[in-house]
Amino acid sequence: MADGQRPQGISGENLLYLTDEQLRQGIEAMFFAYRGFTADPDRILAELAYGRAHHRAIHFINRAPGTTVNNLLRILGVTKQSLNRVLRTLVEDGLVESRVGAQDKRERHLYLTEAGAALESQLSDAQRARMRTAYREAGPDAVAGFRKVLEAMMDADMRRAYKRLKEQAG
Amino acid sequence: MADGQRPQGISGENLLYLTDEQLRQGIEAMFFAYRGFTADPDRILAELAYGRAHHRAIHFINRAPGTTVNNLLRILGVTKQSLNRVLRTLVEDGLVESRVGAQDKRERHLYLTEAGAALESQLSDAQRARMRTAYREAGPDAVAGFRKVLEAMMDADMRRAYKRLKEQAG
DNA sequence: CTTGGAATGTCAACAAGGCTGACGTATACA
DNA sequence: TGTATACGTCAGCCTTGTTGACATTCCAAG
Repeated sequence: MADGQRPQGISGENLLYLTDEQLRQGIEAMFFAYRGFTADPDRILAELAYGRAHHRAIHFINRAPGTTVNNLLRILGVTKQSLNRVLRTLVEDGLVESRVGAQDKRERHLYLTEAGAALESQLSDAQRARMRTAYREAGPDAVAGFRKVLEAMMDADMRRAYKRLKEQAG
Repeated sequence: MADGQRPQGISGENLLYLTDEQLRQGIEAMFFAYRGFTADPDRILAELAYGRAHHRAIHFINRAPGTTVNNLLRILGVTKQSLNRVLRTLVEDGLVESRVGAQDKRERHLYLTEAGAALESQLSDAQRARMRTAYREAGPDAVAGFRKVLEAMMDADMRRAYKRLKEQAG
C-alpha cells in the first residue's frame, strides 16, 4: 500500500479518486471539519461548565425520549460509568429526568426536562446553523454524496443505530 | 428556528434538504462516522500506549516535514503545553526528531525518524483502508460532494490550513 | 419458593489529554 | 540595549475516558 500509487483504467472506471493522496485529503478534511462541527456547541457549553459528553447525552435523549441508560450507552459507545457521571450532573442540575422502569425496575428511562429541552435546542440551533450554511453552500447533490460517504464510513453497528434513529424520527 | 419546518419553493429551489430534520441527520451522521474514522488507528495506538494526540502529531509532521512547533500548534488547535507533552514522548521514543532551525535558531523543525515513518504508515494504511472502502462504496460523485460539504463546514482558518496542505502535497 | 446468575445502574479511583498561568532561556530585531 | 518571539517546562485544574467493586432487580432452574 505504497503512497502515490494511481490505480487507473481498471475495468473502465476512473479510479483517480481512490489515490492515496486523495484519501489522505479526505482524512484531513474530516479532521478539520469535525473541529468546525463541534466548535459552536463547545463555546456555549464552556460557559455552562458542561462538556461535549453532556451535549451528546442531551442530544440523544432528546432524539429518543424514554430511552434506557443501556441503550444510550450503546449509541454513545462509552462505558456506563463514564455516561453515569455525565448523567448524574444533568439530573442534579434538573436538565434530565430519570424514571425507574415500569415493567423492569432495573431500567431507568431518561427524559429531558423543560430546562433540558431549552439547552438542547440552544445547542442544536447553533450546530444546525453551521450545518445549514455548509449545506446551502455545497448544494443538494453534494449533500447527498456527503451523507452517502459518511454512512459508508461507519462501523456496521453504528450504521444500524443511525438508520434506526432516522426511521424513528422520519 | 422551530423543529420540523419545511421551507419550500423559495426562489424556485427545492430546499427540502435544508429541513431541520435533514440537518439533524447530518449531525448524527458526522458523529457516527467520526467514530468509525478513528476506530482503526485507535486500536493500533492502544497497543503502543499512545493516543489520538500522538497520531495527529505524527500525521501532520509526516505531511509537512520540517514544520515548526508553532505551525503544528496552529494546525492542531491545541496549546503548546499540551502538544509538548505528546511531542516529548515521541522524541524520547525515537519517533520524531527535533532540529534547531538553520536561519532562525529559536525554531525547532520536526521530522519523523524511520521508526516514526513506519508507525505513520501503519496508522495511515489502516485509516486509508477504511476511507478507500467507503469511497469505493459511495462512488466518485458522492466523494466530490463529501469533500465539498466538509470544506464548507470548516472554520475559515482551518479551511486555509487545509488548502495549503492540499496544494503543498499535490 | 428459593436461590443463583444475568442485567442494570452506582460509587471510587486512576489515566490521558485538554486547559490556564507563570517562568526561564535563547534568539532576533529595532 | 531593550523588546518581542519561539520554545520548553513546572504546577495544577477539568473533562471524560477507563477498570474494579458492589447493590438492586429480574428470571429461570431446581
